[in-house]
Amino acid sequence: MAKDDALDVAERVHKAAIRMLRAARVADATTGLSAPKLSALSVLVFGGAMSLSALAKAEQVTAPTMSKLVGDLEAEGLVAKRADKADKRGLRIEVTAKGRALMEKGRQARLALLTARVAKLSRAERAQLDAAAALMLKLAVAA
Amino acid sequence: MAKDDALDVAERVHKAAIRMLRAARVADATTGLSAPKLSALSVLVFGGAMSLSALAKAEQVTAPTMSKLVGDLEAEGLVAKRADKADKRGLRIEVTAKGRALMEKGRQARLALLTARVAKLSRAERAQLDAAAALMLKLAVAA
DNA sequence: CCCATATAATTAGTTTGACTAACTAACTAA
DNA sequence: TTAGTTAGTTAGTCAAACTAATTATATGGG
Repeated sequence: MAKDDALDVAERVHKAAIRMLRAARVADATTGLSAPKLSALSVLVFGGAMSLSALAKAEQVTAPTMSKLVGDLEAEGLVAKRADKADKRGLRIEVTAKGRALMEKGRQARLALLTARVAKLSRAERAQLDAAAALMLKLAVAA
Repeated sequence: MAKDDALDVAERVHKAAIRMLRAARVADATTGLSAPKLSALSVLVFGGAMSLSALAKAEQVTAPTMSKLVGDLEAEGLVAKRADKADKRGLRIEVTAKGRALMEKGRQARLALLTARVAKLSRAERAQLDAAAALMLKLAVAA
């Protein structure tokens, strides 16, 4: 068993997460949507309607990039823009039913791939993974 | 505690890994390199010298895309192309010392961010994360 | 009150990274 | 030897990232 100090654990978790997600990514093709569009939709589905700037920040891109991306998604009928009642400069970007369904389809494809592999693990291993998921969520949040 | 069947575990691990890596990604800016370039360098550092087609496959892009990317990296002095002795059509793409150093710098920045957070966990939690890392690597490989 | 400054989103223009199609060179096997 | 395959590059296009600048609205201090 390798060392268990913070740096070593960080390294191994980092690498393993990258590899796992890279493997899962191949399923995204089933939606016909690009990765940035799929990711933005996902943020909207799980985070709820939000302003353009909030969405841009969540996706770590600039406002103009997100403005264009949201414009494209709107043209495809996957999101809708609503005026912010409290601030006339602002928008509320929300997912449409169609957008939600498409995002869900991609998500299912990814998860089907992972689930098939998780299913081959023992019950104890699944519990271990599950516990680690909660820890990774903690790592995702700044102290 | 939530259910522990394969689908639920896959969902939670999937989401947690995405969140964690997204948080770590902000450190990449320290290198001045784009994400695709950094990722390709990383593959070369850890996987060793390889052909263009092997690198393209590892990065899930087409050969022309990788050809251009490697050309740019070469122009920046981060990788070197060597002729494959056994097959005159082929290349061996290897990282230069400069490329290795730059990639290592970005990696350190990411890991410093994660390590600081991992260090706040208990010894038992770190062990749990570490065990899960091994499992995630297994999930990354097709059955 | 109103002006200065800040914030939300967009537009314009550029660069990077993705693709397909088409090409050359070299290897392989009938 | 020649037909087919594989490795890599070139050309051309499109999507997605950036910065700079614009418009509209908010907001705080004199």
